[in-house]
Amino acid sequence: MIPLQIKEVATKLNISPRAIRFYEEKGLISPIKQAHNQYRTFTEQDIWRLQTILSLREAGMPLESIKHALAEMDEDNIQELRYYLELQRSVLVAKWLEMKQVIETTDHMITLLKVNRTLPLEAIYKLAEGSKTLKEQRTAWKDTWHYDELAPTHDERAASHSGEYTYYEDTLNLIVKWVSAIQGEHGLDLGTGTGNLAGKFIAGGIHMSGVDQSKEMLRHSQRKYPTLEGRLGNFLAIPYLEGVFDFVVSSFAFHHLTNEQQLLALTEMRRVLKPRGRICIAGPMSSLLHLSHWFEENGYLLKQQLIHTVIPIIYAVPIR
DNA sequence: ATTCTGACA
DNA sequence: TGTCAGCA
Repeated sequence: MIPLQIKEVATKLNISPRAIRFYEEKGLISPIKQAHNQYRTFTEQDIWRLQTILSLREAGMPLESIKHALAEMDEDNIQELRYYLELQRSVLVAKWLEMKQVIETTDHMITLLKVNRTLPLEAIYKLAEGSKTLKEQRTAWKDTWHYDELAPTHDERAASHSGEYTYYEDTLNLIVKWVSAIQGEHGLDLGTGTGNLAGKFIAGGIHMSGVDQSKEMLRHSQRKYPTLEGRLGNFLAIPYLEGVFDFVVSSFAFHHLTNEQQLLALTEMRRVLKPRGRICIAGPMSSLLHLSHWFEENGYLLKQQLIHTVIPIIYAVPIR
C-alpha cells in the first residue's frame, strides 16, 4: 500500500480531495501524477507533508506562511523553521489581545446597560475604536519581513557615525545605570535589535528577554548573547503573559511608532510588568510630553534627561 | 467508477 | 474551499 489515491488520502486525513488539490495549486505539495490519466499518487512523505500542513493550519498559520515553513523544513533549516513558529506565536498573541479587548469593552457595555437601561453612543464608538486599533496593529506586521536585510549591518551602522555612536553607547549605559537591576530580576528589552542593550544587562548577570519584529535581528542577538531569550513580536502586542518582568527597557526603537502607538505600547509594557515593574525608554524621540503625561496619570514617578542634549531618556517607577 | 481541470459561489 | 460540469 505504497501508492495512495487522492480520496484514500483525503479520508485518512479527514479533509476533502479538493483541499488537497488546492494545496497543490498553491505549491505546498507536488504529488506525482500518473502519465496516462493524470491521477495523483501519494507517497508516505506526501502524507507526512500534508499532516504538517494540517497541523500548521490548525494553529492558524496562513497557507503562504506554511509554504515557506515547509521549504525550510525541506532544507532541515531548523533555525528558520523556529522563527516561522515564533512568528506564528506572535500573531496568536496579537489575536488573543484583540479578543481580550473586545471582551473587556463588551463587559463594559453590559455594565452600562445594567445601570443606564440604555447604551450610550460613546460606548459604541469605543468598541469601533478598539477594532480600529487592532487593524493598525496588523498593518504593522506586513513590514516585518523586509527589515531583515538590515540586520547584518546594524552594528556597523550603529558604530559608523562616530558622533551618533557616542550617544548610542552612552544612552545604553545610562539606561542600565538608571534601571540598576539586581540579581534574580527578569528584564525585557523591546526592539532589542542585535541585542546591544540586553547584552549590557546580561553582562551584569541579569536574566533578559528580548523582543524584535525582525527574525534576522533576533538571530544576530542570539548569536551574540546565547542566554538572551529572543522572541518575535511587536510593541503593540508584546508576546508575553501578564506580570512576568521586573523591568522593561527600550532604546532607539520607540521613535518608529506614532505617539498614539507609543501610548498603546506603554499599556502593553504595564501588562507584562510585575506590579512594581519599572520602565526605561530612550532614543531620538521628538517629544516625551505624551509619555510623561501617561506615566503621571498612571501613577509613576519620573526621571528624565537629555543625553548630550539630544537623546531623551525617561525612567518611570510606580509610586507605592 | 473515479479523478481531473476549470469555473463560479 | 465547496460544488458543479464535462471529460477521459
